[in-house]
Amino acid sequence: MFDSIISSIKGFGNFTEEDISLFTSKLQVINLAKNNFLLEEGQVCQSLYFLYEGSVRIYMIDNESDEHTHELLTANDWIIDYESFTSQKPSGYFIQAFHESKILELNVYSLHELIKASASFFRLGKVLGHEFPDYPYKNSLLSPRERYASLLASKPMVIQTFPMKYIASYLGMRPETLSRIRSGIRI
Amino acid sequence: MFDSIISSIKGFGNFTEEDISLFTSKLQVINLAKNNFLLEEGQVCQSLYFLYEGSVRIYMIDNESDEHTHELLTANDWIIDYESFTSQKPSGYFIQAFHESKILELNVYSLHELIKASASFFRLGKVLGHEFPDYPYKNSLLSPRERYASLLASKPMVIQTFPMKYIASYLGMRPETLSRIRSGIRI
DNA sequence: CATATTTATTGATTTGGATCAAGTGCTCAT
DNA sequence: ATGAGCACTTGATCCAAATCAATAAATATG
Repeated sequence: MFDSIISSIKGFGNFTEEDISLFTSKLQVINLAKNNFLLEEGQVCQSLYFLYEGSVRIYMIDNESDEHTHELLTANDWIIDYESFTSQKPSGYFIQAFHESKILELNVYSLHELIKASASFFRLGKVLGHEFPDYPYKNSLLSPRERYASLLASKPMVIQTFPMKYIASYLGMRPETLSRIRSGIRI
Repeated sequence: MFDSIISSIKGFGNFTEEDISLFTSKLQVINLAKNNFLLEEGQVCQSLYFLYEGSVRIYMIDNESDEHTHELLTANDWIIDYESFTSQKPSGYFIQAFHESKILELNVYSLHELIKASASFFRLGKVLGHEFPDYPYKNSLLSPRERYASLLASKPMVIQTFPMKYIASYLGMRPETLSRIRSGIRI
């Protein structure tokens, strides 16, 4: 159950066996049914989450009621609204299960306790912040075609897991454009 | 001399008179001549800076040797490569004086001493990170016209201080496009 | 199972901004 | 002061992606 989250945190620093068992003792298990929300707009993100199994989408809704997909997450990804979590201000995002998902939760109080108990946990929240640069694909200086190629190379699971309309939104293009890119139409 | 930086940090938390004088005792004064660099690509950002007087540009150079302006800073702005500062890894940016500038410097060691001395300083580095979202205008979902309007509304000094070619680069558009937007050409 | 709705594909057209190009006016260095 | 290069503007053209439109395929719902 905890194997995958343990290997994930080991990437963030050196942890003793005691650190690890303290860590796992703080975790809560969440079963999130398809389409249910882990966080809704206006709520404060109080926890770090680890997606053990399933798939999760983070999106916002703009003034014209259009959805913009911010993150598409699959097994072994961390889930957080880093901005809301660190500032403890209301989130602008919805975090929703796309498939039925099993999620491990570490709340902010537990994280503080871990940090008090072992300096190794200090970098955890910080490192996770760096794992989530805003709009990694959308913002970039890359063309739509290059953004898709980059996603395909770095996160093939995302493409296998989510519908094309969400992937298009995540990549900052229209579904028609993504469809044409995938069909290999010449420039 | 220190008035403006003192009012700036007061916005980040409650500081006692002792906090403030300890803080100012740690500051170094830098006079940076026009076109000189505060930081060059490959160097690690070791300090927080406060632009007391003058103007500073942060930019990167891409693989095609094209410059991309990342930040345009005027009096009373903080200056930092947050990513390099927190990770202590080499910066990808150049930080250069556009006009002759007076800058106050607080290095990372002094910041750590301040944090040890008073918990109020703990949020300083963190808050500054939030002051610098990556590419606030470039990334956005806004059109070039809207990005310019947004800059004009929120940072008119930037438009008065820097040449249009840098503003265009900062806003992620070509100088010709910015010129046309400013001339009020209909869509 | 049947039908309604959503998702994906494909085609035609439009369009915003880039690119290419030329001319004007500054600035800075000699 | 003078000339060489920048910076900015303006015009013409091009192009990638958006938009509009229609259909097919997949999925959900009664």
